Amino acid sequence: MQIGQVARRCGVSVQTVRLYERMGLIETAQRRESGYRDYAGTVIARILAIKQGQALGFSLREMGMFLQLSPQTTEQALIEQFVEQKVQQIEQTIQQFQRLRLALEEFAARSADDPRECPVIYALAEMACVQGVSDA
Amino acid sequence: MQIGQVARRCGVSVQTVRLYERMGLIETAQRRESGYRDYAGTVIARILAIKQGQALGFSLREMGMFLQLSPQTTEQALIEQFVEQKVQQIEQTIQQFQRLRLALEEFAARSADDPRECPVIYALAEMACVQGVSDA
DNA sequence: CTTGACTCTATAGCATAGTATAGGGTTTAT
DNA sequence: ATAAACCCTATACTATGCTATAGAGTCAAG
Repeated sequence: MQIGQVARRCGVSVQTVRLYERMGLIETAQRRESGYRDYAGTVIARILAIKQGQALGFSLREMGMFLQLSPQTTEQALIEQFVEQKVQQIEQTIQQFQRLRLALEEFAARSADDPRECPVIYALAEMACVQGVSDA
Repeated sequence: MQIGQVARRCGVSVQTVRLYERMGLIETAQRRESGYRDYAGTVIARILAIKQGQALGFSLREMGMFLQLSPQTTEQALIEQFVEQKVQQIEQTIQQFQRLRLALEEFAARSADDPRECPVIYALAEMACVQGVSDA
């Protein structure tokens, strides 16, 4: 498969595919005599996996590290632990968002004659200040 | 307050404070005759709010936009809508993480003699491919 | 056998969010 | 009055993940 076809099927640019290859995130493509890259179909799933991983907040570097692991290694548990940690991080984030939403609703209830700043900033400041500022 | 004190109290570098000022994210500080910046205490909450916002995935540009809004504007609803959207995004993300965790557990159950790649990649590929690849 | 669509390498540039450095002036304490 | 700790500007550099461009070669259809 030519690089353009791979790119189209993955919804990325050809430069991105070349970049991923240079970074060792996907296999080094076979070459024709012309020098054209010739990819196996399996590369598609790989790139989509990378994109999916990115969407979940993994960096390309992290994806690269995952790729170097095999199911045989003892790192299996380590990976799960890592993902578990990410899950918890994101669960915490969603809690904070819910707090933010709450603060916004509270703010909305009294905003008519309140000269304070933008509710988002105000809410975030409150959230931060709860644990934030101490040393005077 | 001098810039160094502000920085220490917010847990950021003085360069960061200057950067935020240049970007219009915080007030333009008063200056002494010496040229030293002299901040009002309110800047602390502002910076902490920005940091909190970043932790929730807002960019500095977005924080800047929030700062330009006031509670009097009709944009109030718009902001809440925006935050609501972010909440939904993140709820979706957490669902995907849960899928990932599930896939990893499934994988763990049969990994002993399975020659497939790293479970994370494998799981992500499956997640992506479900809706992904179509055109042959 | 030429045209258009594709490919190649190499290099440079963009946005984001900073960090680092150079070369200078200021404040405070001793 | 001098050293330490602070501040100033300006510029350049970092990392991440791309995108754009130049200048060249390749491939398939008509």
